[in-house]
Amino acid sequence: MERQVKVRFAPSPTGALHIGGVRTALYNYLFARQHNGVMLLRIEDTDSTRFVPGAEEYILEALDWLGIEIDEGLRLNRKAKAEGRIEIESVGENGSYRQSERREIYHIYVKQLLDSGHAYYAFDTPEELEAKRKEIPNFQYDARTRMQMQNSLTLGLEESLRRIENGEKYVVRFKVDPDEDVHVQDLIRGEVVINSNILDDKVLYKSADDLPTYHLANIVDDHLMEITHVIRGEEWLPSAPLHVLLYRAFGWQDTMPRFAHLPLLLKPDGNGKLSKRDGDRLGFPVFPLEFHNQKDGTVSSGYRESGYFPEAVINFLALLGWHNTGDQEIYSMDELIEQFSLERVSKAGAKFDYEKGKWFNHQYLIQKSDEELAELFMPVLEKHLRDLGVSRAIDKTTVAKVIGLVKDRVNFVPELWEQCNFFFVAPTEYDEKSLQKRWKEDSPKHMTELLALLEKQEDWSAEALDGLVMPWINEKEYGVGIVMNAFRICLVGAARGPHIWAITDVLGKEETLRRVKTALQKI
RNA sequence: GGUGCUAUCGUCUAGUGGCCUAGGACAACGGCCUCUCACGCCGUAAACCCCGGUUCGAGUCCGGGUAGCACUACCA
Repeated sequence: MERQVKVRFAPSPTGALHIGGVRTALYNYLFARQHNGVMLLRIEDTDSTRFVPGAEEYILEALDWLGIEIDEGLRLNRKAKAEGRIEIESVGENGSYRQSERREIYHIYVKQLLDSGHAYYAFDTPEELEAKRKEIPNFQYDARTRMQMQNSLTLGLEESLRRIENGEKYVVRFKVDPDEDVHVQDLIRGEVVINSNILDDKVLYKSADDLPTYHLANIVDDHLMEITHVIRGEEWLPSAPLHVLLYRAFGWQDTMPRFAHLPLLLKPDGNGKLSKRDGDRLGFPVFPLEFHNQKDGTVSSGYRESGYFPEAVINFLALLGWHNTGDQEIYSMDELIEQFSLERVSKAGAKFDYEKGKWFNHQYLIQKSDEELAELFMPVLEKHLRDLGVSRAIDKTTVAKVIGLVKDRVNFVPELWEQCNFFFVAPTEYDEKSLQKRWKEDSPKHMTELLALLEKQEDWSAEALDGLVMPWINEKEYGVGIVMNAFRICLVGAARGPHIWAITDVLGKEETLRRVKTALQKI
């Protein structure tokens, strides 16, 4: 029987959600939606020492911002969200979706493995193992070495249980049989074969914190939660054979999920996996949202705070490792859901190209209406004006109009300020380079004459002004470029900006004349 | 060191034996447009890791090198 597709995203709450993790979540989501399946979110907090407060909320909020919806497990409560609160809810029939709250379940399965002889107790302390690794190069806890260690295989079950009774700390290790080729079928890479000799007897459970390790918890939960496809990063490929062995030891091979190991996101320069540090070093975010780490006090920048649109981040990330046939680059979430396929995920790692990310954002920005952008830009604009001590009510229609004139020059909403500040604030100084190049000896004379001409002008429309000024320039033979550029410097403070009549239109007669007068005095 | 994965312009990639004198996009550079700066448009430069084999024919299939990456924890 064909089971309903069910995938999971299972992050650890050890800090902000890395952009690579976001892509993993995205691919899982696209796959689930395409197959009318279920997207589950589970928190893998089996390492109590690495827990970071707030990380769970962060992960859920980030996915919510990006439009990656969760069907089962942990997610943001919509009603609370609408009211501006962050509240986590748990949806589904599989008990808790936090592994730290599933201890009793893991106990049952650890015992099952112990009873069936697939696992054993081990008492070697971390220090002893550390010493062993120093002493013997390439030491590995496996079939070759386990009979020389402190465990229930060498000590006997009775003695082992006695030690446990006495409160001695122990772990449970998986007993890997040697000399066997383990086959893993990967949806992206095909068949991968690894000999069990290179696998070690992985720790499945640690009594110190009464928690399983990733490997055990992961397999048990995926089985219990009826996961059909495990889509995760390539760093898990080497341990996939171990997972196959675990499914087999439990007798679950018939419902074992299909695996797909995603290529890694690499550093933009040099080599290696993209890391948190690269963001700081190269000056771009590696996290979706800004994160204030309560544990170490660090603050990491986020895509949202940098002015990115969630759909741009999604589009950018989707194409980092996946590409359809053909040349299409702009994809909506719906298009991605329709066209995504694991078969077309590339096998090689992708270097993270931040410049291209900016371009994606630009594409989405110019697609948005001026009104929509004005809505987003208003707070930015108001803050800048406040900082400059300007307390003037700004008309949103004007803002939208101005944005329409300059939006194709920017990648991000906050950048609009540099492109349009002169519409709202008169220049207080004049760009030296522009002055050198465009402010000629005759410019004061030209501006004085232009001022007189404009003062008499009633109709302030672009057409009227053009019809007035151009013939005058031509008649006097001043040269269009010379007059217009000087005029522009008066209004803008530099040789840049949209068409001059678009500027005078927004400024209005009074402000235009005032700026020319000011320039005449100051330059 | 061991094991595994991977390999097309600087980067993301298209390419599934003849459509490839290898296509698109970002970035770079040049030109056009123009009152400026941008946008836009047009163009330039830029790649099949190496060596063998299979084949009439290989970027595409096979083998071997090489390089890069990942893993090698009582982390995930």
